[in-house]
Amino acid sequence: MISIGELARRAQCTVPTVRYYESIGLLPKAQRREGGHRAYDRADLARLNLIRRCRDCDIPIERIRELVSLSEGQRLCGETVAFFEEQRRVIQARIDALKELDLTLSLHLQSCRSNCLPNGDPCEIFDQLQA
Amino acid sequence: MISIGELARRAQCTVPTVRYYESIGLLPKAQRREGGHRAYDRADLARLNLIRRCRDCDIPIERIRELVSLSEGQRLCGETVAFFEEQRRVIQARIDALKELDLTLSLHLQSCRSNCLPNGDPCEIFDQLQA
DNA sequence: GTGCTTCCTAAAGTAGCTTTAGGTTCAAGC
DNA sequence: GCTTGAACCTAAAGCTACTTTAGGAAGCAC
Repeated sequence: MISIGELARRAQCTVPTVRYYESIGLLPKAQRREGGHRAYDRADLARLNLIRRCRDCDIPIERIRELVSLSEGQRLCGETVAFFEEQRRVIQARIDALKELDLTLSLHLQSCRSNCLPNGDPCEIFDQLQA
Repeated sequence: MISIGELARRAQCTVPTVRYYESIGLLPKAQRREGGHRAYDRADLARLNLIRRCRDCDIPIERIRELVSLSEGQRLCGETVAFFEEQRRVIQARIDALKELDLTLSLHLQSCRSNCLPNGDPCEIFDQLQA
């Protein structure tokens, strides 16, 4: 059995985050030592690892709840693969949106480079943004 | 002078969002009609447009505060361009992170495709995620 | 004057944590 | 046995950028 600090260290997250997951029921209620400190075993670490890996992939908590029950059920490939493929689509959509934003910003910058004059001339980026 | 609904429609945001911006001081306190309804002019629309364009580019509100004061000051190209270039760096970093996540997910999916057996075999994705 | 839409305020809810405040437990060193 | 410092505890508030809810009031068409 390991402490909450050790658990957090191994799963690469903070102690308050572990307590938070317990409070929302994403982790089961931890066992306690005599003094009241939480104590964890290998299974707890495995589950927290699963959660953190998913959060690193920006999978929302409610989705992870579904995944955790998948992982504790029959672990069917079909459902699991569908889950991750859906998540990839979400990420891809986000990448596309960000690329568009980047393009927009680069166009604004171009308008300054091509239209603004060197010395203290009011920058034209704003004229585009306020229209 | 136009109503808050009309303003929101033109700037492509919701009415509560406009009131929210006023409440945090990003928009100045609106003028009022006799009955108490807010009334806006062209300058208000320009400012809201500036704010929304930036939010569409995911620039945080506190950064937009700086930008608004830039836009109301001398509008120096140097400062303005630096502002937007910094923002592009932030967006680029986010794109890079998402691409890495996508790669991670695709590797997990590969492990299923290459290791899992067809019929009801427990999916191996979880073994990776829980390690 | 009777609806219907738009508007008003204030407060609470959202995600996913982090931070704060005020206290208890544990382990090491003397 | 005692002290000290780190790690732990709880509950509540704070964070971003809004959205939602509740309970009314104003404005406009018919």
